[in-house]
Amino acid sequence: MKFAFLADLSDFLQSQYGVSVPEIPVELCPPQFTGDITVNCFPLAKALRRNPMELAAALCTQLAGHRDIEAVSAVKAFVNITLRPAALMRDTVADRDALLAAVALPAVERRRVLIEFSAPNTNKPQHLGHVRNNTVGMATASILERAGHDVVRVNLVNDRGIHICKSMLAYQRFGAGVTPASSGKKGDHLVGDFYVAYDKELRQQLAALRQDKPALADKTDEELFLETEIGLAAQEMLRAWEQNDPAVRALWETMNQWVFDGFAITYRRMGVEFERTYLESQTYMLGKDIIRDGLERGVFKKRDDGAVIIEFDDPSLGTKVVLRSDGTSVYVTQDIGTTMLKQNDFQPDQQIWVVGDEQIRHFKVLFAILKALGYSWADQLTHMAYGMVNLPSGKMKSREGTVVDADELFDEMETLARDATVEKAGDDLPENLDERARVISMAALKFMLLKVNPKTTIMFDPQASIKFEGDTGPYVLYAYARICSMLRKAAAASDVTAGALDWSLLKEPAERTLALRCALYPELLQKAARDLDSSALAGYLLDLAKDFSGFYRNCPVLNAEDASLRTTRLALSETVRVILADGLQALTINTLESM
RNA sequence: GUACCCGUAGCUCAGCUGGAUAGAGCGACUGCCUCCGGAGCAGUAGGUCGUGAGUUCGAAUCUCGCCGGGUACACCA
Repeated sequence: MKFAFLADLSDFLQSQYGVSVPEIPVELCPPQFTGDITVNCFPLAKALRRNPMELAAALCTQLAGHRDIEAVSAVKAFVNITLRPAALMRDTVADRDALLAAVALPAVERRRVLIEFSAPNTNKPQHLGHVRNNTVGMATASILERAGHDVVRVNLVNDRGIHICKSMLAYQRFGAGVTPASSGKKGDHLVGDFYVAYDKELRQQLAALRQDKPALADKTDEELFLETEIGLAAQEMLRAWEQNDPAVRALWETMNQWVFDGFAITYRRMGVEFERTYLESQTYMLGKDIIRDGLERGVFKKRDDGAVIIEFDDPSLGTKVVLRSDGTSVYVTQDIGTTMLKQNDFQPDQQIWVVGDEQIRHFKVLFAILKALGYSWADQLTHMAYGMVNLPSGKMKSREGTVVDADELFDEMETLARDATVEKAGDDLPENLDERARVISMAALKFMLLKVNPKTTIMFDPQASIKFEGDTGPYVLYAYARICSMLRKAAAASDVTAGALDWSLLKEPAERTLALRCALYPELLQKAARDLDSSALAGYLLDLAKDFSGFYRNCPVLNAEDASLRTTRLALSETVRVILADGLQALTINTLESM
């Protein structure tokens, strides 16, 4: 927040103590104290090497006569300031365009950021975990964009490998030629069914195997995989795929397309879009040449068994194989290759991966390798690690059928939102009922996921989480819709003469709080962008909506006692509306003018 | 075994570059629609911030130990 009196205060400190403090930080004054804003003198005193209490007293005396200040008091080391109404409003909300313009970072701080997220597999539909990834990825990208960065959204689809072959094999055996069209099933769900069918068959074969050969009974499923007929068949199919077997490739193309068609629908419902979608089938062979080059330069070394390795100085990273003894790639080799590819395609200043926190170590290793290879951009690589989504019953496990399917979840929430809308609407149902249900349900779901810190493990209780009251997306949407309703009525009431805008009329505590909250928006959005933390923005929007509700309750707008007050309160409301819209958009949440 | 993350109200979570009497929402209990939209507002009850030390004028916040929960430590992806 930039208040005019702060410049004078800064001059005072300069002349009095000979120390320049370019930015004096101010905070909102806690409600239990009298004042609008507070200067905390503890950090200030440390910088000036003064006694905090004495400094507070000195500032208090200095500010007492300031033209913008109505009252000032020092409590311990805190200077609580009550501003004159006109000054408070002038420095916060009076210039709406300036306030919104302050959201974007200065040009020198803007960067090109490439963000990769979603990364689904083409063997099953997306579940709640993907929904969190997609939501966090989109919101982070959008927040960065709002802060002025040039953002590139990228997806890397895992469309090859043994798990893909499993659903293909099951389809060959049990599919009987079914298609999404013939079954009326969404393509990704249809393919997912065959992945489940494969697993079921594998389990039966594993059980039979253990029965027949008691000597193998103690071995793990993984160890016995190639002992089963269907395990061997899947491996054989992967080999055929790698050798470009026409029949296998054709089936792969067909089934992948079904999945992509299904994903497109899921993504559209969520508003997820990418500038570029990379396919692992086209990138998995990348990275080897970089390893060879690094080997020649001595970054890597060849072990006795022929594997290429890197030995880190950092003992916690130890040694990592980057090329197998048979010369084939490992996971990190591919990631080295795709990182280079993205770097070459877009020349970003920073790359961000939105990937689950169980891969923290993998990315630590990846970044350390790229740094060892000497790339200048290697220390601008960021793993945005987010936590898992657990259910009250425990972890989501696809095998045990405890996953929350994305599409089903959207449907369920949409139904609940429609029911709630119908219930509140009473007799006259809105024409755009479906759209309202879509927007409200998606707002509820996204907001729930975005309001908690991305790195924490979420407990998702389907019963409790699908609420539209309290600290929720719909609560924020409701505040927005109320403002729209007021503005509509104001515009329609042509017989009411518009009063002159006069900010000095806004003296109520609720008005002051609301204006101050609005003024915090730019620094909050920038903080969310800097920390890659959507929850800071979500929390702010809730606070703003709450402050608006308090204002709405205490301060009549359309029914204000005079025309000037009405006009000015409407202007304040409009500012709140614009910030809510801006912030929700930064979270990729749509708004409704009525709900 | 080693490393990282987490432990705050009955539940779900904020607060964490140290700063005033630790905050929301849900749930429970009270009030508030002849007045701009009750998906709302106002209020009550509920916490020795896992635990024990340390650093400090000051610790939920920083450091260390311990307890409890999670994750990762492949020539799997």
